[in-house]
Amino acid sequence: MTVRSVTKREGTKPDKTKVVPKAAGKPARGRPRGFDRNAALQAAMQVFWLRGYEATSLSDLTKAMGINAPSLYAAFACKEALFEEALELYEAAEGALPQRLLREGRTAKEGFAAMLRFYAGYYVSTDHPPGCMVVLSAIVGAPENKSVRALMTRSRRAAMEALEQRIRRGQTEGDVPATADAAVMAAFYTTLVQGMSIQARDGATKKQLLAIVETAMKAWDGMAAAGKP
Amino acid sequence: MTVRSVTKREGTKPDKTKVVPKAAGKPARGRPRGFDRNAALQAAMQVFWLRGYEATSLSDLTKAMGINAPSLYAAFACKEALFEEALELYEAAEGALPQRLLREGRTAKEGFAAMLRFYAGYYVSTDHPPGCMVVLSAIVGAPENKSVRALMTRSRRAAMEALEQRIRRGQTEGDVPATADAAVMAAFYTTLVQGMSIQARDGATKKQLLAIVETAMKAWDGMAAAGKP
DNA sequence: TCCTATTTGTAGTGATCGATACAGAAAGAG
DNA sequence: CTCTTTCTGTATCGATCACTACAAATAGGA
Repeated sequence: MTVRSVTKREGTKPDKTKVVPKAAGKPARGRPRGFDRNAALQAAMQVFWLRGYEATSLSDLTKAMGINAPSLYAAFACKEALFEEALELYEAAEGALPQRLLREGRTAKEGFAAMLRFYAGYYVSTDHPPGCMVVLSAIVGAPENKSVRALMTRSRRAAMEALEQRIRRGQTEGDVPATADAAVMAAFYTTLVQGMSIQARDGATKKQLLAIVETAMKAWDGMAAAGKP
Repeated sequence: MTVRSVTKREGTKPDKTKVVPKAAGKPARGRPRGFDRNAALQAAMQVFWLRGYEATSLSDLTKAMGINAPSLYAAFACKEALFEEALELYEAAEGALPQRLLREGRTAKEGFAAMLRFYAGYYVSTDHPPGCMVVLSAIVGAPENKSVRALMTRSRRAAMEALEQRIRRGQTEGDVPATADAAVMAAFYTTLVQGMSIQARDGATKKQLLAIVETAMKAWDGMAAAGKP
């Protein structure tokens, strides 16, 4: 029984939540795939980044990826699973550098400054859509896509958690006062960075974003010294 | 010639960009409207606020407004014009109090603090969707709705401009140093407030948002003293 | 009363949505 | 070679999209 009486748009998704990863060594069995899966995923990521999840249609995706719908579904299961993979690619590829800057700063403060200054340029770069995909591509939307928004919320929370951990590291290493409230500091800078994505979409320049960043960094010492309530 | 060969979804909008406002005194000519236009607009605003422009369908709207599609089109011309009116209602109704707090603060700093503290509670209030409609409801989307996003960008820019003007007023009134960079300060607090809408959607509490606000306000004096480059 | 003007609910319009059925093509396994 | 497996393009699927044609309903003006 494969009858589907429910609607397609609000109903159950295809039962494959993820496509089986290829065992890279073996050349597989049937007809080989006629396109580069990674390149197609990269193209999909760019479209999702630019338009957001819901406003990106399957025909937008197939056009950008250079394939037809059946190939997309064979390789990525469904639109939501494709978005999920695109998000993972984004985090791995686009998140690597800012994460490294944060980690490798001599102090927590220097790590934050380097990361924030990077974002100021990165968010307005013309090499890709403005702002951060994680912040912009699924903030609001239809109830049936709640799971996609929850995915993004989790990603944003993880990013904030990473900031908090960097501050805590600074506390153990002695460059941040032990009395500083790491959670509040992380929330403050996270909120600012997320706002910078909106600013980037509104046409802010690198110079303007940098001025915001420098302003926020000037608040560091006072914040760090303030301590918990 | 009224032929429409182009598609409906990407093509020309109905030619009425705005519906003629009723002369309130005269009881009009034909059959009277059977619903409260203001109440319907209020309901539409809530749905747009919650889901965003594109993810809100006409059937979502008619259901929330308690009317049928032809009544909606007779009263509001089209989806985009309805959104435009909903935005105006939002700015007038929801923006009045924070604007007043900003304006009536004894100093610019006090005005900012009162406004930001208000937002901390307002953005997580359960009386309405979390966060700010202007920030959230049309950030990304399809190319054919570019004009809607431009509308929101204009509104956000106007809000930032209002912050900048309040700082300049503080400079003329003497409570903000003349050397302070009003544009950068306005951009900084605007960016933070916009980020707070994301935080509110991610489930932040009033307490957490307040901590972010107090952190940002602690940076005021240093910022105001810093001056332009 | 009849005419005109406007709103109402019903029932659609063509287009696009996400997702698939199907048959032919292209590979390895036997 | 044949059999099996997988991918390919074509051509859809039913549902929903924003929007509207149409006639009944309801008001004022004559």
